[in-house]
Amino acid sequence: MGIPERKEREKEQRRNAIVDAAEKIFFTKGFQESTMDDIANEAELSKGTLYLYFKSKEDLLFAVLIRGTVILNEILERVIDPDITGRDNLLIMADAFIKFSKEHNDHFNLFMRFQSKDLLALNINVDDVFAYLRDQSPLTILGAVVMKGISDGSLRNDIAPELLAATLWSQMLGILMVAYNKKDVYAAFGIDHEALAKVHLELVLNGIIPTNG
Amino acid sequence: MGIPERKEREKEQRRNAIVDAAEKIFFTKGFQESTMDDIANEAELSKGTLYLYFKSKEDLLFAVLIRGTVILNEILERVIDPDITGRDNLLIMADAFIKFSKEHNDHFNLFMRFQSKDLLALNINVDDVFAYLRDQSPLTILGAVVMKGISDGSLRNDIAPELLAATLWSQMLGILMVAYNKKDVYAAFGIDHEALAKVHLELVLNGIIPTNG
Amino acid sequence: MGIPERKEREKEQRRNAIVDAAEKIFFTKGFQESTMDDIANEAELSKGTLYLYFKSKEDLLFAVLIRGTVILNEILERVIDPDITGRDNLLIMADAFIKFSKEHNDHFNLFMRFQSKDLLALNINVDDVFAYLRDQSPLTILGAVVMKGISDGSLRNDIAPELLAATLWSQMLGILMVAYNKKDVYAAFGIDHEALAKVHLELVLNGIIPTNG
Amino acid sequence: MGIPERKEREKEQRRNAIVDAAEKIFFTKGFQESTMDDIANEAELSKGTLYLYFKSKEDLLFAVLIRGTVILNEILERVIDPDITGRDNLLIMADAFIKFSKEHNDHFNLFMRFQSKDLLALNINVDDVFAYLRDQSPLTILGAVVMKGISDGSLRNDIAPELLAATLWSQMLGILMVAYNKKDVYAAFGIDHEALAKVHLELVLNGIIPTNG
DNA sequence: AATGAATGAGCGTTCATTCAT
DNA sequence: AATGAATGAACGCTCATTCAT
Repeated sequence: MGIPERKEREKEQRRNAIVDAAEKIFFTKGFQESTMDDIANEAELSKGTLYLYFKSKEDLLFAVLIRGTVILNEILERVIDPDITGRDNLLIMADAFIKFSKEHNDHFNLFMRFQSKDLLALNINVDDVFAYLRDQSPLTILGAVVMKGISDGSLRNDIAPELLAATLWSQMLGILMVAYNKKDVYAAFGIDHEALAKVHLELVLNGIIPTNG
Repeated sequence: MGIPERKEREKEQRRNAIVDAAEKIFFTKGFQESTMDDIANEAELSKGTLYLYFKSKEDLLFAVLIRGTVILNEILERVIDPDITGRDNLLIMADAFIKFSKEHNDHFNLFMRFQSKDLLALNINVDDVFAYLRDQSPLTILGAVVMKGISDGSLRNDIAPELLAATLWSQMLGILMVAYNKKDVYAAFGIDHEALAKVHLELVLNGIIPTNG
Repeated sequence: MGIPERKEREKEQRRNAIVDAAEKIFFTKGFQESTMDDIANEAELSKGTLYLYFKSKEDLLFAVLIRGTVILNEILERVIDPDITGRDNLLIMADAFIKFSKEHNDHFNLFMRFQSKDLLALNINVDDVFAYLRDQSPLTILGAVVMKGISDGSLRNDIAPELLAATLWSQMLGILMVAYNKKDVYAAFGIDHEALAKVHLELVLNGIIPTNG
Repeated sequence: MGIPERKEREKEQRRNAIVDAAEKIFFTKGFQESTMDDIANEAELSKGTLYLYFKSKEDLLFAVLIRGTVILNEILERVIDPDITGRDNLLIMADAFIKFSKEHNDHFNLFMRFQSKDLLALNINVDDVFAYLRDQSPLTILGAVVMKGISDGSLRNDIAPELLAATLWSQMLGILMVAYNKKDVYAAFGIDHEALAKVHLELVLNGIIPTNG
């Protein structure tokens, strides 16, 4: 006994090695331009072997996507701090997310562009996709912090917490996505993504209406 | 006399017919999956003729993109109202934009997904792309309204108007993009894009911090 | 009266202008790589007009070929000298031909490569081709000089003059063709086309067998 | 054991089968007019498989060219005879070459028309081309015989052997090439390639100048 | 005579996927 | 499990030629 375990472990390692290779190739050349040959070469395996571990090229992309999501979730969870208000924690999480968008820009972009409908259209196991959508969303993590913020009085309590979390998440995701996608347009107006994110947070904190006094 | 004009008009009509066909095919099958044969069939023209009017498949996509941008700009300009505050006008523009995102969802999606760097990588005349980026951005329209809002005291004046406009624009663009892209995820949480947009505007108006009394 | 003549002249001029353009394009880009658009542009005419003067792209090439042949024939005729022996005249014609192969290298190459069977396979009027083969061959000119050389005793008289002319002509044509075609191979052996031609003439003059005394 | 060898052998056979098919198609329709589909059909393989063995259509042509060169070299080497004079051996080689030009006329023609510059322009591995030009030239074989003829006194010794060999080779190559290329022209003069070659050799042996007595 | 818009057949190459070994 | 040979469908673009005006 122990042999099946070792086999299992080796299998997992090989799978990881393949995702490593795929990630490298996808991020270097782009998904469309990457070929299974590229990935097989990078992984130093035969092309056929890739198909022992993944049912399609898209499935490989999906594995890379999940990897990025895991990284992001870990980052967000790491900055959860029970000793501060929910609102302050949200701001810290926003910073962490911005950092993620810079330091793992390839994963961030992949994450951004992936429409859920794309996933379903792809040549992937549908159950896997739904499990992913359900369980892996950073929304879950965010929701808990929002709920705490409402409890501790640092956030408005007139908006349903799930909706509030979803809104904040979408805003942040969206503003960064736009900032990156339209980089050249904004550059023409002298604006970068950091400035956008900063103003965005300020607006969300204090609103757009002038305060008296 | 008049013959050259008629020729010119017919040429323009044909060009439009081709863009019609391309739009239909692209929006139905997606760009990658659309073939020039598909478009030629749809347009009831020979494939070669497409290349008399557009230099590449990408150039056709670009034509569709511009069409969508023109529609959006017209919509935004139509709701500019000198008799209300800048802030109120922005809210109306937001509604108009949300409506655009629903009624012209395909154009909206195309608009969203188009990274400016994609444009430059494509097989299109570079000058056309730059002209587009420079002149066609809805940001320009938005900027004017923001400026008015600052003047009339309906908007905060402690943020540079261009930056404020860009932030508002990105937020709206981003939140809708996320709402559509991640539709299925949000559906799992019982949230739709209208709710997101509404809460978003509320946050931007009044901020996330509880108000006393 | 006079008007039809002028028309005729203008037509001829236009035809020439087209051949000018075709020649330039063919010699610059090669036949296969040249397009009728290229030629029409160069000629500053519409593509359709080319087809008023030539029935096909190959027909245009044929016109260029004839032009080159005319040039060559003129050159050969110019060096015919009644005051020297036929043999000496042949040597002078050989020099003139070598010069032609250098100074009109494009025409020379075209001339070389054109297999008569190609001509017949092409999209050209068959009668034109046969007329060309019959009347335009430099062989005719050469034949006269050979005949004279036999008469004046400067050439062997034991070989039929037509056959002797054809042999000399083929040798010269062939050796230059090979010299140009296999230029790189010969370069590797340190040999150029001038040396080849010189040795060739020496062999033909005096034979390859050592002479005694 | 033995399995890798068998695999290797099968691979070689398949490669040969592809060249067989390509040869047949190229020689029937001509290179330009042949399509990879034609060849794949003829070989009863999928088009994709061709590209497993050859990187391009041109590469296939190159393989056919090499095949022809190998045939020719074998023929020439087979008639090398140490017991006769170099001059006599050259005459025998000339006959062998003429025979080759008839019996392997397609290979002969391919060989003729292939300009070395064409080879380099093509989509082929440059090193392969150079190796071919360097090692496969029949010139090498010819050179040895010429050298022997000079030694044994059957050939003139006042011309450098390499240059003499190259000249003889070019003459023969050229005269046959012209004979075939201009077949129809010569036919109009009642001359065929055998007669040309015969007179050619006579001239080269004894020169064109009348001998006294 | 001249135009130029329209045609449509044609093609080399790629590459995700399969499957016999 | 791993291989790698084989597949074959797919596709953007070209261009010689035609023909209505």
